[in-house]
Parts: sequence; C-alpha cells; structure tokens
Amino acid sequence: MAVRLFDTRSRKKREFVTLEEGKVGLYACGITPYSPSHIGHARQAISFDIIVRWLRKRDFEVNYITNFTDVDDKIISAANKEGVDFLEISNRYIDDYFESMDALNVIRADAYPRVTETIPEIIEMVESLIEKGNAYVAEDGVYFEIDTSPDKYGQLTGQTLEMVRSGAGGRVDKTGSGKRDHRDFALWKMAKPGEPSWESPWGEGRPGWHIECSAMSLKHLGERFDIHGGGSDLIFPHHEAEIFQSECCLGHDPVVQYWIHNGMVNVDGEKMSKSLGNFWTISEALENVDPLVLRYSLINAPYRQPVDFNQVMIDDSEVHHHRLVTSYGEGLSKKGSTDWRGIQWLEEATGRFESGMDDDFNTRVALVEVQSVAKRMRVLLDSERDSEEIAGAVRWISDYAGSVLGLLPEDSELLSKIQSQEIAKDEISQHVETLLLERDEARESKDWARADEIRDELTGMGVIVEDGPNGATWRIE
RNA sequence: GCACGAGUGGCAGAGCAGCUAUGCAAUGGACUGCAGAUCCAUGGACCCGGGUGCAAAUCCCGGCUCGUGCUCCA
Repeated sequence: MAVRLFDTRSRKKREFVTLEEGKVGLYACGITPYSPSHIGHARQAISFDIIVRWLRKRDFEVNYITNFTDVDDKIISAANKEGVDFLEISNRYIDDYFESMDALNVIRADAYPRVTETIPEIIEMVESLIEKGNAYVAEDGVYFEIDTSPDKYGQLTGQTLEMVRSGAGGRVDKTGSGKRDHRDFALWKMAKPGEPSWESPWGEGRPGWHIECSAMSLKHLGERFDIHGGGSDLIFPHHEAEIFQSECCLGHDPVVQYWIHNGMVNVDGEKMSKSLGNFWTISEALENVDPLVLRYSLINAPYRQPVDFNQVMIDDSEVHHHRLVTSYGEGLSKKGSTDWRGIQWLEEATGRFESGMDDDFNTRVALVEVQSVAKRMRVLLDSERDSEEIAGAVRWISDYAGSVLGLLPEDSELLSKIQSQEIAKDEISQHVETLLLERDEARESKDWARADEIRDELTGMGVIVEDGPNGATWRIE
C-alpha cells in the first residue's frame, strides 16, 4: 500500500515516490525563537513528528531537518529591550522549545540547523543569484528580482503577478527602499548601527528571512529533496520565495518534490493572536492540561485542517485520552502484551488504521481505530476471559497508539503508577472495608441517610464507592 | 477586491459516489434506595439551487455563509 500525500503545489493528493528508493529527505520550517513557544508551534511539530514516525513505520529511512531562525528583527528588538545579546534571547527560547516538545513526546529531528551557523552557505547562494542575474545589490540590501522569473510566481498560492500587483495596490511596502519592485524580497539586509552582522561582499549585514531555508535545505538535503513543509501561514511569501531562490540558484525545478503544510490553530473560532488576547503558550496550556492530552487534541483532526482550541475540545480529549490510557494500563498490568498478528479483529483494525495513515496521514481515522480497539479490549477485560486477545490488543495499542501516534506514557511509568495506586489502596484498605461493612449494614436496614453519610466520608478520603450487582466496589481517584 | 480552504445530527468531528463513522450529550433498558461506573439498544445529519450518474455529503455549475492568506507569523 502506497503513501499518498497532499501536495500544496499541485493542490492534490499524490502518490509518494521518493527520489531515492527507500529514503526520504524532509525539511520543515521551524520557529523564530523570540518568545515562548505556543500551541501553533506544538501543532506544527506534532504534525511533522507523526509524519516522520509514519514514514519510518513504512520502512523509509527519513532524514528530518528542522531549523531555527536564530537572528531576525524580533529577536534583535527583544534583545535590545532587555539589553542582552541576541543569542541570549534565541538560546533561551530554543531551550524553551525543546522543553515543550519533549513534554509533548515529539521525537527530535535529525538536525536543527541555525541561521547563524549557515552564514557562509547563505552568502554563497546570494552571490550565485547575483551572478545569474536574479538578484541585485541596492543601498540597503540585496534583493531578489521577481521579474527575472515571473513564471515561478504563485506556484503555491495560485496567484499571478498581476493579481498581487492589483491586490497590494494601496499598501506597497515602503520600508525596503532599495527595492525596484515591491514584490522583490530581501536576500541580505545591510546592518543598521548596533545590529548583529556578518561580513559579506556587499557589506556588513545579515540574511533576509527566506534565503536561510533555501541554504539550509541545500546544505543538509542536497539539490533535490522529497518533502518540504511548514505551517500554512508560511506558504506565502516564505515558501514561494524559497522556490524562486532555490530553483534559480540551482538551475532546475522542482527542487522540492512535495510541499506539505499543516493547518493553523484557532482559539474559540478565531485565529490565535497576541492582540486578541487568546494566545496560549505551550507551558501555559500545560498548567491545566496533561501534555499527552494536548497532543491527543491536536491530532484529533487531520493535520491540514484548522483546529479549534477550546474548552470543549480539551474536555473531550481528556475523556478520550484518559480512557485509552487507563484501559491500556489495566490490560497491560493484568494480561501483559503479546503479538497480535493472526487475531482477526486486530488485523482488520490494522488495515483501517494503516490505510487512514497512508491517506495523507489521517490521524483522525487512525484515532477512531485506536478507540475501537481499546473499547473492545475493555469489553473482553470485563468478561474476564480471552487472555490472548487482550494481550494482543495491549500490544496493538502499544504499537499504534504508542509508537506511531505517541500518545502513551512509558509502560514502566504506567505500571509503577498503577502499582503505587495499589499500595495506596492497600494502606487504607482495612479502614475502607470497615466503613463499607458498616454501610452495608445500614443499607441492609434501609438506613439510607447513614449509608450516604459513610459514602460521603469515603469520598472525602478520595475513595469512590460504586455499588454493583455483587456488592460495593471501590477505587481511588 | 484576488487567492486558498471549509460548511455534516444538540456539540466535536470523520467519510468525499453505493455498505452503522466515532466520541460526548439525549432517550430507553440491564443494574439500582439514591448516586456513580459499566454494558446493551434507539433516535437524529449532510448550507441553498440546479446538473451529471442506475446511484451524490461525496463529482460539476451557480449562489450564500464562515475561516485563512495577500505585512512579521507554525
């Protein structure tokens, strides 16, 4: 079964064929570290994390690269505000990023190149573009000249030069004064006093925003590579600029075989933004939400769809995730885990899960399968039989919900938690049993007031009493 | 204005030509003094108008509404 993915450039799902048999070069645009990472970053990282996990599951050898734009206007202004070096700012928020991503169970990329470590390659690329006549040197910087390659315009957005010309009409950018045309974009910005800068043939300065990704992807993945991705807000102009730069510089197209973009995170139906006051950093969100629940909620829709982050959605995810994990834990501690192959209903679930994931990484479909396997396992667990099927289901959940979707805590962690709960239970067991006995007597004599009083007392101790057909059972919450 | 995407049951959200999506909620039942948990069952949907198909949430055309992009942004 082949993997299909939605390519932004051709605007349709295409069968995934790699340049080199069995190998995938994947570049995803990372963050500009000037403030704490937010939920949108989480979604981007998790989306690509799962794509990488799935391609590896499908036996591809994946080289996954994601970058840090560790020098730019916002970083510089944050540094000036605090009176510190710009690298102090970027390093701080890169640390924050890794901390958040580790919590969200995002597997590290194979490399995290930074702009400040790629300056020579960037300069080389800009030089080459000037030589080829695609770029020109102006007072305040070096610019890419769109008109040298008008046919490349709108490859990802479906717009043409004329559309943008008319659309942008009133608000032509006046800041890039050296530009010949407002649609040209900066490859190199000459340094203003006090700004971090590097020497170049055109004077002290720093790279423009777009060129870094062209240079870094070239450096790490070569002149052609399979997948380039990022958030959908980067499609224009960032990724279109990259197409101009890379293809003009290297002299062939396409450089990137497939462009993929994850959807944005909205909050209560509106775009998350600082000005609207509905902005969530990851660490803020994690104060109230378990990281794996957050992860669950963000893959509960296919990666290209927008996701609406709101209380209902979090509550739902909490219920679903909690049930998945507790079922898994119960199965694991009671029946262990064994190979599931050959168990028909699990084979069928596998088929649906895999074809969902093969179809543009549809995690929503995959999640439905996970939940239905968990549910069936719970039923089996209740019926106290079919150990082999339960153990198979445990392994299945571990393989798919765990390894592929990254939704489960470590087995050891889970088991020790269950164990410590058992111990806690043992400690108060006698006391609880005594009270329950008393309550049974009260119930026997239909003294409901006394019975409820005892139940309330137990609730106060964190003990949940549940009356069943064979008398009362209890557990610790 | 232009571009891209979306409009599905009370809610969230899949499916994208034929077969129960699913979960939460609701209702009925099992169990129940009550509550809770669990299980079983049930109802209920495809924005509007045309078109193409034996067959359309699913494809095509035209509307309407919403979101996003066109400036830095995952």
